[in-house]
Amino acid sequence: MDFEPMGVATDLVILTVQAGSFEVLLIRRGIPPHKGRWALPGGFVREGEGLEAAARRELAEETGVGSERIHLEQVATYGEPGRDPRGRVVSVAHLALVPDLPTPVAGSDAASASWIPVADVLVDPGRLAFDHHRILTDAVERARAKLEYSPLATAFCADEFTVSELRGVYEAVWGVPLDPRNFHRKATRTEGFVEPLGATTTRDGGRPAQLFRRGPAVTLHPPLTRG
Amino acid sequence: MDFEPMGVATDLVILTVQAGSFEVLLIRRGIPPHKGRWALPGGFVREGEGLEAAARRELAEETGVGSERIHLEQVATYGEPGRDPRGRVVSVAHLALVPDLPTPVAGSDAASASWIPVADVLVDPGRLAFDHHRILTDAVERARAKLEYSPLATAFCADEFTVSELRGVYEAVWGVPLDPRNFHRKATRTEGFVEPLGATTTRDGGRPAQLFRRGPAVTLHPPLTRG
DNA sequence: GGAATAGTGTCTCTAAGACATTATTCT
DNA sequence: AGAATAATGTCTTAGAGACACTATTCC
Repeated sequence: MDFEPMGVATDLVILTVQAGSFEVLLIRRGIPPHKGRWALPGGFVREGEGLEAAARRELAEETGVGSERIHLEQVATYGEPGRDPRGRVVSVAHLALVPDLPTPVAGSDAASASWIPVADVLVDPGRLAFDHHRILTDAVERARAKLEYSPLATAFCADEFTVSELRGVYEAVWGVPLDPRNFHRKATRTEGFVEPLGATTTRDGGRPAQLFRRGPAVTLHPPLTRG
Repeated sequence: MDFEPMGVATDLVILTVQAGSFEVLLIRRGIPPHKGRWALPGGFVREGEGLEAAARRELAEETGVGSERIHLEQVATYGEPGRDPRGRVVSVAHLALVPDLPTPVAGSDAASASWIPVADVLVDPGRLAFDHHRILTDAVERARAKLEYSPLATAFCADEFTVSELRGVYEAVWGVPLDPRNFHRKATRTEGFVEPLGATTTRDGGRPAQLFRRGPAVTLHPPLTRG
């Protein structure tokens, strides 16, 4: 066997929705290269460690949350020669969707982490180190597309949520307002999307809202549509 | 920098539709490991070579066709420790969609290549070497899904094609019969999917059929639906 | 004419989108 | 009472699916 040895890393696009804002977790790099610039959290895959395992390890380190219940999926792999000045490094990008975390972000090693509005980062291609702007762009598009035909929006919600909280996720991620009446019909009548719990809450003010949890569906039939 | 060096390879899922049959290009391995078993074509990424460039190189080697006009996209990356007995190898899987090739498959180095019906391979998880059955499953599902919302089915057709040839692609890939009348309406009335050329052909027998070429659309609105 | 394939038209029903109205809480 | 939010209902229209019919070739 005759191959060129390369470094294999994972980078994480960790997304959340907080108070109606669609945000991504970025770190300010504490070491070269690109020291002091914003970047996606990530790191090298270790010996004997699988790709998803590496991503989950990084995710737990960054969010301080046991990542078992967090949605994590692979997005794509970036491996242009020259993308990392340290040498030939191939990075497997992952997308993580987390609910509004009760815990603030734990300070990770030699770097400070912050939630930044996705829209602010997307409009400024020079803001992120490496090819991370491209990775973020691809991951965000994946997330936006998946909200249409999968029940993935619930991954941004707590275990129990109301229809308007769910709608708020769609509005934040897609950046468009949705009709509350039509959305309610879609969400509650699409087979397996959400399941009523019987209980209600008034945490959003006004008339008490029914609480739901995510249903068993893997895909939504028919899908929701973006503006 | 402190990383575990790994081999980075690409594996190719090359799909075509020939005479109504949905087929994948497999090679019989001429060297260990898994010598003599069926596998996806692939190889290591070279120094200074990008991931897509490596995939295009392999594609050209296997199909004997200049791959510029062939649809190629990344599917996912597979990197479980132990997936390759030779050592730690991470493989970036790609999906290629090729028209019914005039050229038969050129014999590649120390291995014989054949077009095999996808359905035959999918039902037999033990048929392929390494984790290639999993890779094939994922790639085929990607292809099937993309036919719904993208004009990708045209990648299986020649430059000029008829509506029934296009329908044949859908039927072969999805494995379901489609109503010719409804399909014709959908294909010709979906903005940017296909463009009429004015010419006709009788190569399929019966009344002459209009010839089309692929249109400029990137996504189909509204999408086609599987059974 | 008969077989084969291409293409158009019609009907029904589902569901999206626009929008009105009623219900239940809090201040 | 008034504000705020939740939930249900109605109307119109686009489009999918089922299916009948006409058109143009080859034999």
